[in-house]
Amino acid sequence: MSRPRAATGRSGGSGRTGRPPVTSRTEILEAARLLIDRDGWEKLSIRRLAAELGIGATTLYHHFGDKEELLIQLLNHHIVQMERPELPQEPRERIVVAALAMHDMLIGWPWAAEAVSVDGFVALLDESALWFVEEIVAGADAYGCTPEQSVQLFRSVWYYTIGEVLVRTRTARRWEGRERPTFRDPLDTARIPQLAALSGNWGAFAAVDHYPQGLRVFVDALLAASSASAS
Amino acid sequence: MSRPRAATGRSGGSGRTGRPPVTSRTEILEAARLLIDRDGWEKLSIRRLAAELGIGATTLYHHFGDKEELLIQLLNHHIVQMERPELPQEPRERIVVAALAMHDMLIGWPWAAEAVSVDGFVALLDESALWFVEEIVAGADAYGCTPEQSVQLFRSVWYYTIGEVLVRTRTARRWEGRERPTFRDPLDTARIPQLAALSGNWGAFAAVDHYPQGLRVFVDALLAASSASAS
DNA sequence: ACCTGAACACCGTTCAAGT
DNA sequence: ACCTGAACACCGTTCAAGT
Repeated sequence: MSRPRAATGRSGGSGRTGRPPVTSRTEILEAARLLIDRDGWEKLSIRRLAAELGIGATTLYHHFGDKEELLIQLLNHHIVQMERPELPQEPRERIVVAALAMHDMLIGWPWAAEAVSVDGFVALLDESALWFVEEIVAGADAYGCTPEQSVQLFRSVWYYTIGEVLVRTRTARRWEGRERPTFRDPLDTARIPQLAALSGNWGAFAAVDHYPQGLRVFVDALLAASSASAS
Repeated sequence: MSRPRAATGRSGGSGRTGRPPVTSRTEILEAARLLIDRDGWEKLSIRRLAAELGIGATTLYHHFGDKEELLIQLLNHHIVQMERPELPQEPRERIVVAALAMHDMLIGWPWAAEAVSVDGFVALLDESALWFVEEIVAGADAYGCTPEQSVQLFRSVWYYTIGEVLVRTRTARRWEGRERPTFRDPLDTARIPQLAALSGNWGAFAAVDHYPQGLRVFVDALLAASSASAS
């Protein structure tokens, strides 16, 4: 894999640099994306990425403090290119649609879910990447929530969403190939009667994508709880 | 799929084995727990655990197929020793209390959260470790949910819970030492007005443990949605 | 100034051998 | 039968050099 380093970036049309320019931040992020799309995101490592670019692994540390920072930059870089959905005016629907968009993005970019499943991630993202947070908070505000209620609404929706995404992507990664296990049977009908009765159907129920329904129920209820406490 | 063979176990008080017994499954799990409590769970590795026990790393593969299986066994081993909370009769409260217990357990055992954040984890746990799943489903059933509604209720609560736990423990791990970042200021009041207005308070709001409130709101609403669709 | 190889300190897992 | 060291195929990160 001794790729020669990619020559000039897409420099406008003006003068050439005398010697091959250093690998740019953009080139690195594009290469990372390529690597992820080709080999899967769990294959993205500093060393592999460097090899892909034909540079030394250590050189990457001139552009990013550590791997986590690379992931954050990658997310910022690609989130702005994402198509923003048309958002309805009605506050409740606005929140739901923004959350669904956020969810879809995370399902498509499991690496982003890992980078961002940490409190305070909002402080790490570029402003242009924060539009879905903004929209959800704005929806809550428009509905009549206090600032604190709006933040707590966002956090609740966020935990539900990131939990669903992390479980889903890990489920897919584990049991690649192997079939998903069902219950160890027979279950003890005396100790866990409900689960014993359900055991045959659990798998089928769990295969249903119930995220959107749960989201709507949750958002509705969080908004209702806010206005209840206001009165 | 070489099932781990059962080792000697703790021989009662009867005859000694001639030579030191092989390391038993129980000894391994206790040592793992010790290691986690002493050095933190991210320090638990097959190699370290083997070193702790004074045996070769490869020997552990006689007891566990892989590291994930070790984590599952560890969870099964310790969850049965957990004190089960007194659960109220009333279905709604029963669900909430069981979920809170589940949440507290996961907060205390972050390694368990990692092992269990995968669909189908219920199939991996011992029956005695499934009591909180059973109780939540039983509560939903007692309330009048259909089997499918009960499973979806559990899943929704589960995603919310595991999301909160994973974010919380990762937040703690990252920013050990360093202080948690606040927003990069000043935020653009034109593009993200809500966040700009909130930026000073976000950190304080996010520091509040809002999980129990969110949980109650969610459970209430999920139950209400079930009975609404039944009529 | 910019980039590097070599090294450090680890991983999980496999497998041909030893006792 | 049970256990092992050595090896494989990797990691992220640091740092004293090189050009």
